[in-house]
Amino acid sequence: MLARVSSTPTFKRLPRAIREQQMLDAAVRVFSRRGFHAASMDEIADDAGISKPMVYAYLGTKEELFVACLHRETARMMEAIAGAAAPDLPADQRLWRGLRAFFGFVGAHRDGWAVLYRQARGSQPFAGELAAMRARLVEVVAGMLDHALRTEGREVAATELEVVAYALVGASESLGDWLADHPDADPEKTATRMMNAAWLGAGQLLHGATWRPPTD
Amino acid sequence: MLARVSSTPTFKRLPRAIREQQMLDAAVRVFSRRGFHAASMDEIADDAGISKPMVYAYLGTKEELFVACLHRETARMMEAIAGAAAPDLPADQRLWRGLRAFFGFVGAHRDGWAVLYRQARGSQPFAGELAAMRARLVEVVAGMLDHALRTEGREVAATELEVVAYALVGASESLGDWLADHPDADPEKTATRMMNAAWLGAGQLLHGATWRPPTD
DNA sequence: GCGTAACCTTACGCGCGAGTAGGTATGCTG
DNA sequence: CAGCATACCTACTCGCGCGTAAGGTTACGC
Repeated sequence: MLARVSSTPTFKRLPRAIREQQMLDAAVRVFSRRGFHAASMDEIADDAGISKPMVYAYLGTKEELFVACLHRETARMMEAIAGAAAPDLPADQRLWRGLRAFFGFVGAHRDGWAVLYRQARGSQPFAGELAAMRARLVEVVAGMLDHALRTEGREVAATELEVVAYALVGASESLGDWLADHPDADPEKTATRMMNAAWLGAGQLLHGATWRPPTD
Repeated sequence: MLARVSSTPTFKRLPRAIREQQMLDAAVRVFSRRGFHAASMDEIADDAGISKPMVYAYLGTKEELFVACLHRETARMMEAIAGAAAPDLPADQRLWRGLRAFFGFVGAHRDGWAVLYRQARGSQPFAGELAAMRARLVEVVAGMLDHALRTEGREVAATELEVVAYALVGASESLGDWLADHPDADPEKTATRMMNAAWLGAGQLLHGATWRPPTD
């Protein structure tokens, strides 16, 4: 029989939509700092300021909850990037804005990123989700490169393009990961650095320069 | 009172050193296909063809076992790379050989790589180990770049170098990860592609070319 | 003001898997 | 061939954490 005279407004009954978001927020926090398996539903519920059965009622089992987190964070990130890199801009502008949006997102949602990038990787059930997102990104980047090439009259095999795109995306992810661990680092600056390496490297490649392995 | 008339030679009593290696082999396999938490000590013991208490006796608790795997695989990989990229070679040679060794290692030890790269990332206790390895790699690469620069009379801030090195390592890791999932892909070819992107991009940077963000 | 639906709780069942107790067989040393 | 160490086993304990059953309370329509 607790005296519920607490003044915190977070105590009232809240509609489902809001509670779900709170739960997802809490889940992302807990998953990111504990990892999927080490995270307990009790802790998530506690962190969300609600009891466990509510979590089950609204968002289902632990796996389903994690997938829900993945989806939300993925959607947010893709939206941020897609919104920044408008298709009608010139290639370098698109790349630059995309990178800036990406690093901005990671800087602002460090734990969301940790869930996406670090946790989802290991376990089969979720790796697919992540891979799908990455595939979309790679596709976009490859398309961007391809477009840039065609307007200059050059053409490169699709596989080749894809690998370059993959390397770019991978490098960005790694740098994003680094950013997530360095709270004092500046997302904008990181984006600039990445852009430098990417654009210059890609530019060379696109203009037909190659490095040949020695015949040792 | 089983009739142990089996003819399999894997049934004899074996010295500790050998059993430990078998256990580590099994552990790497199981960890890589299940993930750390989903892997059970029973399955590892079973896969190693021995009973659980032996695993505990020789390699300790589950965490200790995982760390042992990490150490072995890390050591093998660093050894492969260091052995290939002799310090007295010219910079592009070192980079090329290092990359080739790296992708060769990943191609040949796909599940070892999966343990290192995918599992260790998420959970705090192990992330440190991984980070340490990556830090060594980054340091080496940064040193390589720095050396290349100095012999050409140029000089770049350490932070700047480190970020470039980090991007290179990250891109390689991502491509390695891609390689691990594509058994039909050729490590050598992947290494060549990575080298192209890396060397051309780095080359540009090192010669002072930069891309400047527009003032939008 | 009363039913009914949405919100929310406490308190449990129960399986799975880490880690251990205690004992057996085999080889090596004197 | 005693004695001791090393290799090896079966069979348990026990806690943790997912998921649920069963019930209480606030709001809202009528």
